[in-house]
Amino acid sequence: MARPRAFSEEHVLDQAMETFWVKGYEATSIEDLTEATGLSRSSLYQAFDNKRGLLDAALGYYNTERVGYMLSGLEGTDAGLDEIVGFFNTLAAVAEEYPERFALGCLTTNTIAELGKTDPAARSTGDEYINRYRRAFDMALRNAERRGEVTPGNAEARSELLTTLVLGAFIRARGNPDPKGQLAITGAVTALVDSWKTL
Amino acid sequence: MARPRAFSEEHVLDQAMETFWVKGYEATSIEDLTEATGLSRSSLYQAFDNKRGLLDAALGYYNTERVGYMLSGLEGTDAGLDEIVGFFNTLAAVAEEYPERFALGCLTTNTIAELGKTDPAARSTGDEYINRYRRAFDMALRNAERRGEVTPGNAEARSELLTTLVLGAFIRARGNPDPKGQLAITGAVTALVDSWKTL
DNA sequence: GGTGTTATGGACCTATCGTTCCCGAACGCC
DNA sequence: GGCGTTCGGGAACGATAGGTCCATAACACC
Repeated sequence: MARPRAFSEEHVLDQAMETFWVKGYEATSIEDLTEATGLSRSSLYQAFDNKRGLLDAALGYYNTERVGYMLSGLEGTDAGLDEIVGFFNTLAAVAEEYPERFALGCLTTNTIAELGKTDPAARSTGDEYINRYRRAFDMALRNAERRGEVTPGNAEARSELLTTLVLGAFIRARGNPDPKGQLAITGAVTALVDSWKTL
Repeated sequence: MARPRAFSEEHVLDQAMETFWVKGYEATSIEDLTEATGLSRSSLYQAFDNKRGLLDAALGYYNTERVGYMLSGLEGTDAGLDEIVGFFNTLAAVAEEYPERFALGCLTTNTIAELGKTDPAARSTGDEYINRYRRAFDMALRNAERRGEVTPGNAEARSELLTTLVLGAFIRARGNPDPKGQLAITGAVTALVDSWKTL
């Protein structure tokens, strides 16, 4: 029994996400956000408390929409080596076909770098993000072990390595998509995963 | 024939570097910098033009002093597999012994993440930094090839992979040094480099 | 249609931002 | 010791930052 919101929360989160993604947190002003979302300051503050709250919401949206999409294959319960290689192939394909988007890097990775040292909550979000990759790679590697596709016993170290590679790739992409570089990384990962295979 | 500077430029750069390293560029105010360096605003502006100029100088100092130190082994003209593994061992050792320092990550990596998309000059600095790793790894791998320690022909892809790992490790360290994680990465790299060795 | 509740727009607040300026102090040089 | 030049401290600048407030509008419910 009240006046309903005139805006789509999804649209607002999408635009706020995009703004933070391009400029970073500190460099983004409230005015940037009102312009991007079309909302007034009061609506923004009513809905998200403050700038930091909007970042949190945007990060949540990013993790659900964007990361969920990128990881849809790798996070399948039956994922294996193909899905691992497939993920890096997707990365290379994005670098090739959407360089402008790829040049944004990863919003969560950027946020870890910018706020990870001074903002514990941001760091926690980052940890969850990193664990998500670690878990997905680990699960896929254990599936591959179980199926005898891979020499067993190294899943943990290998998933650490793959996770670290993903983060590094996002840093390399930031502001300089360099499709050839990403292709080289993907090639190296493919060779790496091949070297894990049982003969 | 003029009044000489009363401050040590090295000291100023060291303190400015530290401040940018902890807080990031945008979150660092001029007051933070005057407090950290002990200089007044006017001295700071006279010496470095503006905040951005001071960042550039601090990045240069960082690359000379810090990165130079970390890479002193790997950049030796005769470096090989040992120096590659040694570099990652050093990383793990720092994580273990100086977690607070390791938790800062890497100033240049942080700057790429924060400014890489919006500040072309910062991105160039980042590119040079990344190329420095790539070149060092590549040189070491080619030395190893030449000595027959390693199966030849993959130096480029392998140095891309190692470089990307370093950047990823710095992101993982930021705000959360996690020595065990860094040890796992180092272990995985050791196994990886072993797998490159000729039988 | 009145009532209670929330949404919205925009003016407004204070604090702080990066930067400039001025003036006295401190030195090298003749 | 006076001159030329740079340094350095601090006040001051306009701009903009994040955030608040209030009056009005728009709905749901009875």
